[in-house]
Amino acid sequence: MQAAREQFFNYLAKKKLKFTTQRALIFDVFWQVEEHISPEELYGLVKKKDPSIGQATVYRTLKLLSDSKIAREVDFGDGVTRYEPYFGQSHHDHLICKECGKSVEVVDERIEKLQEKLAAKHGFILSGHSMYLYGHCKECSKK
Amino acid sequence: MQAAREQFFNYLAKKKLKFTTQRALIFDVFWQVEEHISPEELYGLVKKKDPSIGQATVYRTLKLLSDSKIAREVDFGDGVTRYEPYFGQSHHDHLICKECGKSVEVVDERIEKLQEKLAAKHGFILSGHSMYLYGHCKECSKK
DNA sequence: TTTAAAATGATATTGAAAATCAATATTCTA
DNA sequence: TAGAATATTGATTTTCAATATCATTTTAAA
Ligand SMILES: [Mn+2]
Ligand SMILES: [Mn+2]
Ligand SMILES: [Zn+2]
Ligand SMILES: [Zn+2]
Repeated sequence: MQAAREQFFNYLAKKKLKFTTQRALIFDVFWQVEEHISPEELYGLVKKKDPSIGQATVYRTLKLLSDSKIAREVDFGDGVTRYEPYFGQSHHDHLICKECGKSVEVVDERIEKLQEKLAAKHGFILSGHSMYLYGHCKECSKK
Repeated sequence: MQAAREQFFNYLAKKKLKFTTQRALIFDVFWQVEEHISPEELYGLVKKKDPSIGQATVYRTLKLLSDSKIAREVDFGDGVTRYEPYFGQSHHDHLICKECGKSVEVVDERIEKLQEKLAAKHGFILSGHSMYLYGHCKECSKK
């Protein structure tokens, strides 16, 4: 079994939750997707493989994938929560074009370090952060 | 007239929008508030001064305050958009305790600079960013 | 197998935010 | 300052993502 699928399986076992055929299917479809996907979009894809699957199950499973660090929630500020593969990925933030919506994954270790220091300066222990950089991409700037 | 109120007034004039008594009242109440406030919370405060005011007007006016750079939207990730005074304030980001909900306003010029550089490296012209640092505050860490 | 616990899908519900619309208020023009 | 043109209002409905409910089914461990 692939490592990510196994981690999901183990997570469920540890929490005494069940590895159902629905969860397996949703995992598989999610894991093949490249972009950042919304629950509704994933539901659309999953339904093609099994029309009997319920929308609520997709929402519920995405939460589980998130809890088990297989997926990560991202919020591009358009009112829809999206999910992206997280397992095996290194941490990254997002650079988003406000005009065409394109997103680029970025990371700067110096920023990450400074965030830790900044939090420590205020007596906080950092557990995570969200950072979104908004602007205009090269193509959209030309126009 | 105070500078912020004047800027709001001028913004409306420039856009050929009207400076109504409702907008004036909502501005005044908002401007006295210290914390980050949600539309519903502000609606509660405004209604005390004028019970006839409509909820939709509060939502609409907050958007205008945001457009005119009097207010800024903040999203602490709890499903409610909040607003904070922006006019006359220097830019800052937020450090949020996941346990007690306390938020601290922070800024690090080195991070801001690095964000610009990071965007430029990918051909983007940065127009803004949102950064939220999540963790545990000193008090909550003790427990 | 049996059995207790968890999961499912259909459906209803929630809550924030936006849209609608007839009535009203504001601003501009003359 | 009257009146026309336009924007705004509050009540209400609508939207939409996300969650809750619940009777039925499935799962995993004994
Ligand atoms: Mn990503
Ligand atoms: Mn703030
Ligand atoms: Zn673009
Ligand atoms: Zn705290």
